[in-house]
Amino acid sequence: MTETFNHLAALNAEQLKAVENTEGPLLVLAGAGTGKTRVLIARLVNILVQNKAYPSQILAVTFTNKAALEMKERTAVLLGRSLDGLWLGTFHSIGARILRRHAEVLGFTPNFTILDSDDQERVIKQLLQLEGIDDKKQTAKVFANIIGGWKDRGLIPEKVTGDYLTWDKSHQALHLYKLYQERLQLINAMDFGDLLLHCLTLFTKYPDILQSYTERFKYILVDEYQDTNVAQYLWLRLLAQSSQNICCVGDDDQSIYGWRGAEVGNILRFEKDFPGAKIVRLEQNYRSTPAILAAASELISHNKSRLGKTLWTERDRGDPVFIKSVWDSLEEARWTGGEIENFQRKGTVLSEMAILVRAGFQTREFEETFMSMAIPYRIVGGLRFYERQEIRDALAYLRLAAQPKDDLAFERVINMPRRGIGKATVQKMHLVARSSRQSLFEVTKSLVETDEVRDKTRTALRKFIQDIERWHQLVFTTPQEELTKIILDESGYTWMWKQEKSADAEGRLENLKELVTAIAEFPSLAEFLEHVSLVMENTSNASENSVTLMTMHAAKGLEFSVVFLTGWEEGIFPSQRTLLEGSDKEIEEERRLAYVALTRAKKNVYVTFASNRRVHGQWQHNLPSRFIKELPPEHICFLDTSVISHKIRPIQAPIRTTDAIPFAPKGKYKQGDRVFHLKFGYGTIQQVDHDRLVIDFDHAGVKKVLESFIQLR
DNA sequence: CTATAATTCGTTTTT
DNA sequence: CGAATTATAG
Repeated sequence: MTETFNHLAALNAEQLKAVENTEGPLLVLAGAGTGKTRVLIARLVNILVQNKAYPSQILAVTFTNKAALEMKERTAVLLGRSLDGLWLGTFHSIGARILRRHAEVLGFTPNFTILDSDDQERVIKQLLQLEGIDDKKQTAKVFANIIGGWKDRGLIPEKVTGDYLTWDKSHQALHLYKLYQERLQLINAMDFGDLLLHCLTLFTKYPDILQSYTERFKYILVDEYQDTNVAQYLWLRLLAQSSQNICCVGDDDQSIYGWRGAEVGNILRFEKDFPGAKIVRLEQNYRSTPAILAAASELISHNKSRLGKTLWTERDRGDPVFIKSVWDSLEEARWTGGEIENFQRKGTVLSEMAILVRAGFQTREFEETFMSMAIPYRIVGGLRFYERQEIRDALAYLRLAAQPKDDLAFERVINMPRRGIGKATVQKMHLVARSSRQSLFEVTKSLVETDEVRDKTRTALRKFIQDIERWHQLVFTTPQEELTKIILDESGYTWMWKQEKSADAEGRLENLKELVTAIAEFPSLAEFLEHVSLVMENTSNASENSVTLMTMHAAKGLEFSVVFLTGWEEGIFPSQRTLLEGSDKEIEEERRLAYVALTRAKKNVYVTFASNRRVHGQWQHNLPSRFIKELPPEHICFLDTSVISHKIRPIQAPIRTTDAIPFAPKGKYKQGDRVFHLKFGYGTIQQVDHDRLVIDFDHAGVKKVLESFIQLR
């Protein structure tokens, strides 16, 4: 075998072991920055070039679409031949793929709808009303979480027993779970949890179906194994039971999604679950300086439940981890901003710097401060594209056109835009729908033939029904992007946003246009809908030159030259909730989060803590985080202002509009100019009208402002 | 049915 | 403090 592929080139001894041990169960413990993805891809390529399996005989699962995409692309480049037939995707997308093939067996049709958490809650809310449960404390969200938790553990309602029913509302929750599942089946829908849970049911109830998959998949690869929940673990175990060629890559120290059902236990127990398993440890780190690694290692060593690794690197020592104490969150933001400017002056680009926070609300202070300091930033996280109201509404219309029986979609848009159909009418329709076991659409259709509703409502309903029927006809005859335009237009949805003069209305219309563009790229409406419910990502803010602001969770898997870790205070990080109700287990997860955060940095880490911070509008005094005390003294350096003040710029008074910005000569602006505004940040000029400018701000949307408040960039 | 006032309640969120 | 429900008046 002299065929040379460069997939094995430049791998270290341990990485090579992980790649070449193709037979039997293998756990690759890959510390942060040890080339985990590289190994996974090399392994995949290796199996293929050695002709151990066809692409179609390999199953590779990831947690995110991003990871799946990266793997697909990099593998294709290395391999230089077709990956057709390879099953590479997220747990959920592969689950959906399997379930669509066998939907009938489980009492669904192959075109079942995939519900997101929003739809899920809506269904539960309806059930709560139906059951007459009106407990202020036990909201639909709470029940959704409980049910979701059971699903994460691979528990169908029948299996929820004993230990899970100790809590006083648990029987009520179980009852709801049953109703919920019945309801979902009735409307031919599955939630994210079901995509795995129903697979488990399918595999255990129909061994022949399972067998078809176990025979097919000779090799299984799993990324981020520390994040698998019980259902995913059971799913993998079933699929791997005959071949035993399962390779799981993960890092127990980076398990930070326990609250979402992930079980660190899965990775800790691997050897027991898969007898004869080999374990390979990747410990050479290619990302961070020794000082950062030492800090991270020492911190994580305070955790009891871990397999243990010792990260090392060949890089030079580097700076210690700097720790800065500040008076309050405002000073924290200003100081951080100042340091960012210092780094920028020394040549570090903004895109190589990040601020990682524990919770989303902490970014606000930074946003405001950075705007006034004219530091460009971008926020990662927040609303995803398909989570925006206008997108969800538009999708509901499309779902309705594809499947008029989609009750959730029906209800979502029946009064959007306003058609004069209110709660009472919808309630009435629900009542009939339940007793006659019909969909809302069908019920409404017959309802408009009676005198049950007022004339005005009846006319509105009739129009709505006719619209849906007409769109439904068009689904198979009209290109989907055409259809989308027609629907958005005829339903009055676009019109509705055009009427609205709020600041974000224009942005919403933009998003709708983007949706139409996206739809055009799919072969059919159905395929688009599948994609959107499982895959659709944030509209990627192109990696322009700006500082990144995000949660530590969102930072997993990323790296930056300089990382600012802010808000390291008891009650913030670790969070109040963890401190109050958490046991050691939860504190350990927070500590792993700290570990993840520290190991994002290549060169420098700055940890800050504020003595005072406003939480829920109330000023709160906080103590430094315990995690600061857990860092090794020899690798940290306290930036006490009295000692190194000569290095740090004094904190500036807030810049006032009038004295900070030199007034620009009138009429120097034209359309397309990049400008900066104190309050709204960066933007592009759209229109010029004497001294008034219409500017599309990167973060604040379209605003009309006076020329004199603007700076040219 | 809809627009406004009052109130509640606050982590993290790969799908 | 501020968003996001929910109660109330129009």
